[in-house]
Amino acid sequence: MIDYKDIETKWQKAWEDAKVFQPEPNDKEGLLVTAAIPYVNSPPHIGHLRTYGTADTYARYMRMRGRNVLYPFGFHATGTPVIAFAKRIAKGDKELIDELKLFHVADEDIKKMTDPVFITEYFIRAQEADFRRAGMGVDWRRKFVTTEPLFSKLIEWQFSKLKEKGLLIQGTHPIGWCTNESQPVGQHDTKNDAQPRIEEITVVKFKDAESDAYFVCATYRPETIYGVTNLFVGESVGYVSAIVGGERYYMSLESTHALARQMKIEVEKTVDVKDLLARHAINPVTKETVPVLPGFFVKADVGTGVVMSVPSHAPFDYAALERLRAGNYALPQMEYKKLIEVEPLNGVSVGRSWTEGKRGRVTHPEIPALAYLELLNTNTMAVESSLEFATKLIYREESHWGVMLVGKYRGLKEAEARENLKKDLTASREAFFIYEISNQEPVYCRCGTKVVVNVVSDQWFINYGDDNWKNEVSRVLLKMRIYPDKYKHTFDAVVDWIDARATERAQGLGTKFPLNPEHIIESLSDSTIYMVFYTFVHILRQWDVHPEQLSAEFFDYVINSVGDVSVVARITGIDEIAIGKCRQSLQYWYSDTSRHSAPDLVYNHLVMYIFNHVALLPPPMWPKQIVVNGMVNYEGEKMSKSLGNIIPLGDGIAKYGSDPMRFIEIAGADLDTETEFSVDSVNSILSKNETLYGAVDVLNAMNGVELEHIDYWMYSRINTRIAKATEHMDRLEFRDAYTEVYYNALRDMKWYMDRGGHNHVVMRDFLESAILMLAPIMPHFAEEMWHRTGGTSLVVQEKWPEPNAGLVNAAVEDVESVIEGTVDDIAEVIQLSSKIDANKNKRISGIKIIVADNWKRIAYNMLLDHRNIARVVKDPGLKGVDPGKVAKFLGPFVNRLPTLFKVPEVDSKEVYDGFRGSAGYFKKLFRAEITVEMEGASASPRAGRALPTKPSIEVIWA
RNA sequence: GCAGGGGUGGCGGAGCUUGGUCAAACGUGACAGGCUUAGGACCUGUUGCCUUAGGGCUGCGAGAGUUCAAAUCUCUCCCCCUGCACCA
Repeated sequence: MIDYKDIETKWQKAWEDAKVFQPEPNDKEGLLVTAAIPYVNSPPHIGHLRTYGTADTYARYMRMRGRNVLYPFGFHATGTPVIAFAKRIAKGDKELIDELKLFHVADEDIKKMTDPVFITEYFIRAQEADFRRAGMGVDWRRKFVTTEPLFSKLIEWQFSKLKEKGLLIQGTHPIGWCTNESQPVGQHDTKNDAQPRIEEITVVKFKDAESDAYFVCATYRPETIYGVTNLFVGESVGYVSAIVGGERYYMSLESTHALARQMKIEVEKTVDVKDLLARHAINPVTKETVPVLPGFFVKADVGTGVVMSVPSHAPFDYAALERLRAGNYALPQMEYKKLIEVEPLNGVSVGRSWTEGKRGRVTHPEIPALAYLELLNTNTMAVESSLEFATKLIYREESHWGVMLVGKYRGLKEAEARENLKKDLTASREAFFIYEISNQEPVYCRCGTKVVVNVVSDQWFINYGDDNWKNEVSRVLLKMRIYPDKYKHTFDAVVDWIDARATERAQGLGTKFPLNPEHIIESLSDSTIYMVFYTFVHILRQWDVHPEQLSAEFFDYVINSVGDVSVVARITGIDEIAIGKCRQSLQYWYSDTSRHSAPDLVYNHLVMYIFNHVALLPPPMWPKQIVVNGMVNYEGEKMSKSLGNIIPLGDGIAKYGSDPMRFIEIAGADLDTETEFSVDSVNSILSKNETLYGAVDVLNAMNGVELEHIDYWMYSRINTRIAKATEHMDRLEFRDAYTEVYYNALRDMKWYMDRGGHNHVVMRDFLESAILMLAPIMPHFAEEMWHRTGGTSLVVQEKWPEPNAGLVNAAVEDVESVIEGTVDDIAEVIQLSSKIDANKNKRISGIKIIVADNWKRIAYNMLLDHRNIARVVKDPGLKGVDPGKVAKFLGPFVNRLPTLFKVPEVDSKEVYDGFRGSAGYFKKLFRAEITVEMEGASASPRAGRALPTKPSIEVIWA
């Protein structure tokens, strides 16, 4: 039995003693492998092993391929989570405390976790300990945390540079806001953790025909303004006149509260809704004068409480007018103008995307709003949910496939017309935008207050929308290696869409924002170039450099080679040698880099990583490679606190051993897909490892010296596998690589032994290559095996095996696969023929294997070239073979030609020899005498049935 | 809504870029057998349907198309997942 705990501690110590993972620049080609640093608000669970283990496996692999590899580690603590954590502990949050207990955090430590400093220190310790146990080949001398002063100096430099380059901009920014606490509200600040969604609404100003005031109508579809027949107000809504920007607006009282954070609103006086209903308003685009009517659906707290009515395209508006008519409300003459035509699909235009439910007959295509109600088999008195559904459907179809029939943008797609009109109307000040929380359910802050939108002004952004910057990043992306491949498109798309991003925060841990020291730098923005820090942080510590010494001159010189080292030394007071070392180290390690992370960071961190590197570092140091790995599921389910299925990494290692867990998580699934962690899967690794472990004893008992067919086969397989595995490893296809060198190699080993392979040297070569190739992923086990088979060096410092193409022998492998297939065939033949009455109560006395004549293979492959029997027969390659026999043999294949493939070009003689050589194996397997014959020399009536890859089999019963 | 990614056998999940060797890798589950006092582990076989000699049929979200040939290419539709910013 393998004692994983024992081999883990043993070999981890050996690596540590040999300083295997503490590289410095040398004459080899360097490689810096980094993974996104973990947040320190919890100890690691088994899911964390995926990313860090993938990076570690890659680092170890590349080291064995001869590169000088650095794999450092750091910790992330900036932002609000640690503070929120401390607050929750202070409040005695039971859920959090239970979670900590799951991770075996001691009560006395939990008590101390009201202190953010203690929290970060505690979890840094816990994480480092667990990742060490997991066998991470990390240079721990270089660890740091993003809250330390030394690190802050790098971030200050980063932001001063961004400012210099004009990449920091100020502007307004809508955010969720609690009016009670006067604080921004994010997802974790709301009841039920609802993410406040903010939506932009266009507000169009309709001038009151009788005064200087405006009706301000909120709408999602300003392009329908051409069809406005009237305005709607709510009869039970309280309205006011309010002064906004020197103009007088009619709007609901509620809306003045909701919008108070977005514009300066001075409520003047309340206005009776009856008064409004008596008025008329002027359409700013068509200049038509329209009446103001009561709308049953108008709500005080949505938009402005005033709505423009487009009955031709809005089911609610259409229904409201119909209801007024039904109530004998005096309505003026109105024209229901059709504004948009949906392009039909298969003749269907109204409802082309709607396939469920019972369709009603559409009789009024000229009034789309009505047509959609008809389609849904409903009417104007329908419940609101039906009208809502109709609204959604018409909105979707018209936005998608609608073309404008009227107005300035006639002929354009509706969606484009909408954007153009928004621009036009806001430019002419006939409209403006408001923002609203668009969640279905209202969102409440944890304090109970309804969340509103606040438009923050003078907010600093990093302007990722800058065109020059984007273009440069796009060019860099073209040259980058990205694994898996599909993320290339994703990155392109994200770069295309990413825009200015707010970069300062009012609260949280982190580096003070230089342009507003009251604020801190947002915690994704401060972790975009930290990999730079790994390359020289240990030098800074070694030379006892203080934070205040790290001036801009230092980073300018070290990172961008600006200035003179002696001047920098004088300014900073740092030794010239230390500064030089820092610069040299950075340049060396940044010559090639690989960045690893889970897919959730693709959309933010990884893109920002590229952007910031491009902006701040010289071109040779720009990102080279990004590797994205999937997440980990546990027993078929996503690991989550609510499911209570989170397994602490430490527990997992103690229970299963670090290597089997590494194998399952890293090689258990393709790089980009979720990997399935289950007890069963780990157990299967445990037992396979035992088999390999035991194979060493088998090896020691082997004594064969002469090379036989099966030995050549084994050599061929070993080298084929090395070649394939290497290709896969280079592309980070760990799963495919390890299917080759672990699962399939184990099967080869078994087949080799079953077939009577017993050559000590061959078996030794096999095991050695397998151990070497397992070293990156199961380093402790490989190390143990390495020494068990007599190795004296450390396997982690050994070279990855080179495939020997000269030992790859396709013919030998082909023959062997014919033999393997024949085993199954014989078994089947025995089973089937035993049921024949004539064979009742008889035993097998012999098995005759009849190998097809050589011309059959030649003829068969010719048929696939010539596609025609006549031409095959005439082919000079078949000279001397009876044309009648050839034609008879090929006949059955002709009509199946499209599905046939060539058989390997292996001479029948080789196949024959192969069977002769394996007769002993067959004899042992079937307990019968084995005869091997060539078809041409056989007297058996079954001889003619032999096929190139399938010998004919005759079972003799007696 | 916008953007990205998907829909394959009992399940998970390959394959689809370069259409044919795909009834579909690999894993897992199920069934039968072996080994065992038994269980576990391990080994062997079976696991879409039909077929007592290696054969046939149906099949990869739905529909249509291209092709001698489609899980694989094109189009349309339906459904699912993820992200959308103060949240690391």
